[in-house]
Amino acid sequence: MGIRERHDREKQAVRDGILAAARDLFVIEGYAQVSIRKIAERIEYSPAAIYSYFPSKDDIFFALAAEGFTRLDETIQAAAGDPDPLTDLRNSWWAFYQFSKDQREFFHLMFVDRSVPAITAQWQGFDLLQQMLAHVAARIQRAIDAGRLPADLDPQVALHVLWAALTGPAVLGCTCRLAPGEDCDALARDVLTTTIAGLAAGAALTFVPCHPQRPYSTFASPTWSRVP
Amino acid sequence: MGIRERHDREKQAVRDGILAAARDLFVIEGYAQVSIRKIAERIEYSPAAIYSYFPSKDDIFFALAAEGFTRLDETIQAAAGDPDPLTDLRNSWWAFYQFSKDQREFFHLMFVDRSVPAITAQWQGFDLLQQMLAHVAARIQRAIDAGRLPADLDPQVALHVLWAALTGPAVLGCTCRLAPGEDCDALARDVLTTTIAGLAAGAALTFVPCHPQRPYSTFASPTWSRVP
DNA sequence: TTAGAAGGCTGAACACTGTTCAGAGATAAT
DNA sequence: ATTATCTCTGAACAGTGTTCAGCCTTCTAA
Repeated sequence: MGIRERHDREKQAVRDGILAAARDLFVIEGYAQVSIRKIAERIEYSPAAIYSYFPSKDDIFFALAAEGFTRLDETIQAAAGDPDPLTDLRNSWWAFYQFSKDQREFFHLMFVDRSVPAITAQWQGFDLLQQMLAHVAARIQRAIDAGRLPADLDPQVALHVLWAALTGPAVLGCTCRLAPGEDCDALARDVLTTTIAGLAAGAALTFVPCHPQRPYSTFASPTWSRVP
Repeated sequence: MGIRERHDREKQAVRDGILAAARDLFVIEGYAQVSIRKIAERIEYSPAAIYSYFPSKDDIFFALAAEGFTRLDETIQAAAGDPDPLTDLRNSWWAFYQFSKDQREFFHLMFVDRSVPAITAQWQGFDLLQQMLAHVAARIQRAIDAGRLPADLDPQVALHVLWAALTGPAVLGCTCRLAPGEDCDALARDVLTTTIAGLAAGAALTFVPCHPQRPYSTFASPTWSRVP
């Protein structure tokens, strides 16, 4: 009868407990402060017990990263929806930046950290990431269709440019690379403004993203030193 | 007699040896692979000996970060000099991005890493960083004077926007957040193109940088959700 | 009801990490 | 020759991630 089910439920509960403990330490004290022994102490198990739930410490962080994408998706979903396509775009990316502030450790783990090999290795495999990117690409397409962005702008290219550009101030903020008084929000806002204005200006772009469907290819070497 | 001098020289040589060993491990195997014991083994000293040259491991990385700024400065100096002010600007920031590729570990330590508190704490204190920023600001001013960028553009604001925007693709590249085939160079190029085009378009910017001389202040809350 | 199988959990250990400190050994000054 | 100075070492401490033999509870089968 339901014995197996109860067992599974109990196992799942312990597993969730491990993740919850890790998340608490992680969010409050930061990545570096999360240790197997501290997690074990919180859930009142021995350190070794954790290894029958996760193959390694990295896998715990991998699970947290996956959760991070859910959180980011919710944040962006909540911010999106403005009828004006460009405002909608701004709000979406502003939400992305806000996420880097409000969920600094998650952001760092998802977009910056190099110390969890599995995350970088399987990064493209996070379903929610791909979904989010697809959603934003669709929003960009809407802005193009509405004539607010150039007709010859590839949504995937614009997506990557916006993503990369906004990642900059987010990283500078969460790694404390601005002067004490400098307003990171204002900087992020200006980067967003400038990038959208630049995209609207319609400069020739050379990036060729990996579309899910069509294979990858690059253009020839650039001639970027000649300024338009 | 030069005994004291010889001693000082010998001490300096060992100190340099420590830095050299650390740099080798650091550049080749990455930050995470640098340990006091590995450094000690390379210089054929006991691990404890290192602590009479550097107060802690962090201070070794701090010294390496300072060296990184020298390297970056040389890289940018070598790239700068084009008579056309905008091309000069492009070349400078392209060199910044190239540095993030060619000296990945240095770039990461200088602009991304959070695990060396001293670096983030005293980051603004790196003289070469401030010099470099001042140089680039001067180049931006030249572009403004030449009428290639809006007259009402604050060079310090443009500087920060360019810096932040370019940091994005650099980070995505050096933390492996692009799809395997995607061309990070092309993305960085596009971000650079888009940002300069955006600055040239003359959108209103709100960032107020910490000028070395005048005190810091911020503007009131933004109204960025209204798109220009 | 009892013997056996299965699984979860622990304690101890291993190999690492940064760091400290008493003391050995060499060198320099008196 | 003796003392003082200084550098360097070996050993240790407290921490890390991880592994494994074995215990102990729980469930299954006879």
